[in-house]
Formats: sequence, structure tokens, C-alpha cells
Amino acid sequence: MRIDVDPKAPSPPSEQIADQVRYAIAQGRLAPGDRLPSVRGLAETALVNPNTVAKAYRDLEREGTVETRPGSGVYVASRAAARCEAMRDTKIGERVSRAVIEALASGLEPDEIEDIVAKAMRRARVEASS
Amino acid sequence: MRIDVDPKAPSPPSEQIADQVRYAIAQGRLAPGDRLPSVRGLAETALVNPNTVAKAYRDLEREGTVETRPGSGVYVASRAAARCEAMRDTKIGERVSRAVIEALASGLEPDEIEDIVAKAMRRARVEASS
DNA sequence: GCTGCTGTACTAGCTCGATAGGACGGTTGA
DNA sequence: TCAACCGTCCTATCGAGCTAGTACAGCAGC
Repeated sequence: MRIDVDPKAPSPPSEQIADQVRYAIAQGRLAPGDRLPSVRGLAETALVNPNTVAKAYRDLEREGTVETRPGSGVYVASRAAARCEAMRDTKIGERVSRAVIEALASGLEPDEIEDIVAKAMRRARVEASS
Repeated sequence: MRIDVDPKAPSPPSEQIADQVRYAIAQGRLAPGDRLPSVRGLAETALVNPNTVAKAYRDLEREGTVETRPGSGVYVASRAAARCEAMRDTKIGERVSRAVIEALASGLEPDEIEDIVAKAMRRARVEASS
């Protein structure tokens, strides 16, 4: 369970953390009943403040994706996978759409955009395999 | 010269304005010597504070894309087109790449992402023609 | 019981950016 | 000349979000 936070990304760190947990659940890398990293532990490895991790966990708890057992930790809720998958699809869909729409609005041609997408895909594959 | 500001977008209004001016220059919709909308006028039509437009113009001035003639207005600089085109390509490239990389990291398959891109492209075309 | 871990809560301070409102000097055109 | 417009500058305020530090209550294992 590795979670990376990019301080230069447009979305705030707490949202990045919550998103990565949701994606891990959607992929099945986190199953119902699994325990999440501790607030303090994750804060240390992700180089953010414990309060930032706590905010991410609080948001996940509110939407029913995780449940916290007082004194023990935070665990993936039982019916979380389907919801996480749905959230991922809409969220990623919106984000990719927004980028494509901006690219078209900037005057780039559709085939230039497809080129950029293909290149990004290849680059991401290389990074993922390394 | 229509400039729209989306207050819900992740990037701040002043950056949206500066980007749209750059894209217009890259496309040739704004040519060297053309005059930009006045700070107060654009602030009114784009529903933002005049200071926000002034900040966008100041940034464009600093990078050499426009030049302001005191008391008269802000005008597109003579060698702006090439620089704007280069800036657009890197900026849009980064933005699209970031979205694609996040989509792959979230567990979506490459062909699913291509689907999303194709759909966004069709939708943007419809909106542009309306 | 005690130690160490868990998440939670709270106050305070900081940065970034937009907003609001006013004042200034330069230019344009009647 | 003078009114209207131009961009610029300045101070102050607000909100979002992260950071820092502290304190608290619950659970687990020795």
C-alpha cells in the first residue's frame, strides 16, 4: 500500500490521498476488511502533516468507503468496491475530458491530441514497469 | 475576443485568462499589434475583479507576450506567436499527460482511456459547433 | 496496570489567490 | 483644455487548505 503525494499537483494533498485509497479499492488492491496505514505512519512516508491524512480518512469515512474502529485503526468497508469503481469512472472521466476539451479549445488538432495521449500512455507504462 | 472564466476550474481565474490569450495568439486569432480588451471591460464580461485581469496582463507582460502602452492599452507583442505556440504545446502536453497517467494509475485499461478521450473529443466538437 | 499504539479534536498560524475600493499618472479625442 | 478612458499601484479583507502543536479517549499486548 504505497501512497504518493505530489505537492505540485493541482488537487490538494488530502484529496490525492483519498483518491489513491479509492482507486486501490476499485482495483481490488485493497479488499473489504483490510486495514489502512495509520494516520501518523502514512503522514511520515507521504511527507505530509498527520492532520492532512486524518482529513482524507474522515472524508472516506463520511462517504462510507471506510470505517474506523476506535483505538484500532481504519478499515475498508464491506460494500466499498462498487462505489469506488463508480466514483473512479466519473472522476477520471471528468478529468480526462476536461484536459481534452482544453486541448481542443487551444487550437490543437484532434490527431495531435491523440499523439499526446499515445505518448503519455507509453511513458506511463515504462514508469509503471520500472 | 471572447474569454470565459470557470470559477470551478482547478486553475485560478487569472491563469485561465492568461492561457486563453496565449492560445488565441498561438492560433492567430490575435495578431501582433492587436489590442487586448481593457482591464475593466474584460473584468465586467468575465465576471471577475479588475485586479484579476490586471494580474493576468502583468504576467503576460513579464514573459514578453504583450506590451502595454501607458494610457492606451495592452497590445500583442511582435514576436509573441512562436513563443505562445511553444508554451501551448508544453502546457497542454503536460496537462493531458497528467490526466492520462492518473487514469492508468487508477487501474483503467488503455482502451477504456482511449474511449474516454474519443467521447470527450466528440462532445467538444458538438459544443464548439453550437 | 502500563506502555504504546490507534483515531479524534482543537487552536493557532501561514500561504496563496481573489476580492473590494480607492488613488495615481498617462493618453485620447472632442 | 478637459472629460473619459487607459493600466498601475496600494491596502485591507476573505476563504481554502496545509501546517504545527497539544490534548484526549479507546484498544492491544505484556
